[in-house]
Amino acid sequence: MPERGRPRTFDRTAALRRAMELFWAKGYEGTSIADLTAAMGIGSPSLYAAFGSKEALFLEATDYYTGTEGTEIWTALDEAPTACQAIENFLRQTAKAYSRNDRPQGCLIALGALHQDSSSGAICDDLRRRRAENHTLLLRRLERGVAEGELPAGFDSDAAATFYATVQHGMSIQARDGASCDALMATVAGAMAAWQGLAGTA
Amino acid sequence: MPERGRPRTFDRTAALRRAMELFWAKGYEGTSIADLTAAMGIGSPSLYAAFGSKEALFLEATDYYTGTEGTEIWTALDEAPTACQAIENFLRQTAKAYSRNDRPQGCLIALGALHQDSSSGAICDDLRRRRAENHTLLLRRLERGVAEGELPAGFDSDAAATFYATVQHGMSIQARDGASCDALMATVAGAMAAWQGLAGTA
DNA sequence: TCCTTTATGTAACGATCGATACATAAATTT
DNA sequence: AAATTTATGTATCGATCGTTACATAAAGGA
Repeated sequence: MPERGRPRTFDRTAALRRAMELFWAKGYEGTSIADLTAAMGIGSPSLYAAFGSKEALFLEATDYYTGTEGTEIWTALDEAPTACQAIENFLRQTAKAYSRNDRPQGCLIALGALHQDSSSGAICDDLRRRRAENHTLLLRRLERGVAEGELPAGFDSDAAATFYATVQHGMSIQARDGASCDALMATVAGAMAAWQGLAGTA
Repeated sequence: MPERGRPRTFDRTAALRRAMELFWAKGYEGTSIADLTAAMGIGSPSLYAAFGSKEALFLEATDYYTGTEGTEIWTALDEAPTACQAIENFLRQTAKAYSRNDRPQGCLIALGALHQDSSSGAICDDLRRRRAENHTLLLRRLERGVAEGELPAGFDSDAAATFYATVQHGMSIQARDGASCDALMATVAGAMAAWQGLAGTA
């Protein structure tokens, strides 16, 4: 049974991608409905009929971001044979993705809505939850390194995951300041220089 | 010759401090004139007479921030006897300052206006310039370490300064996510674990 | 005392904010 | 063909945005 009623005249996914790019570049509160409708090529009633509200559109856009832009960064975590290589690949992919100049620099999850009081609370909480999930992914990979004997038993996986997640967050701001991929790689090198010390094998 | 005309009935510096706290908590675009006048306890004409515009008020507020909240973080750089201790004290002071719960978490310079397209361009450029100045302070201290023989001649001071500045930026986001001082100290420990590797003395 | 100067309080400016009412268009169902 | 359902375009809603006109108040200078 196909859809009833008049079919929509625009590509919903393409419009969502445009919305994602706008939120990514300008943040949640910096993006207006007028900005969105102009970029998506639709009228505001179509936007509200298809996505519900600005808040719902943002949440769906971050989901789309996670499923498209975010994948290449995080798949490296599970594929690399060692935790050390996993973290390094993770940071290198981050450097490459954050510095691409055919799309906004930095990360939508990190930069989209940082001010709880002014942005919608639900938006801010959702991004916070996603950042916490990313921390958990790093933590799981490090714990796997401990379980496999790569890292010593006393290794503080939580502290290390926090450290590397924080470095990645900082890279978003660095990228927003115009840092090249090479400049971001300098930060990656610094972060990986910490590995020996953290692993306690020096 | 004292001031001519009717004297103002509010403390200009106290009002500026209130404005700084608001911008710090909510960001530039998230803070409205109505928010400001309510917190500063004055009417909008008084605000404009005393500070010129929202943009000028923000610039003055960031200056005030740099001269008050920022000092304790950066004075550690020149006072510590070694570059290594200077960086560590710098990060420890950052951890303590960013996690205080009697004021907004994180750094106004890092979080105040990250979206060039939506925020006023001048605001964004000013914060970027201040972040670049901070990078320069780190760079100078590291170069001093090279000049004094603490660090090897081939030490890449610029890359290391970028790394530590990036870590500090990440700590702003981490602090905004509610990280305690101890949690931030875990990041500091990670960043300092990189020192041996960066200095090439391992 | 009058004049000039600066600050305050009220009230409102045009522009934009997110969101929607309404009539019309285009599809399926009966 | 008539009825139902969904989407689009126009036009606009009340609220808020940053900013300012205007009249009044409070100070020093003449």
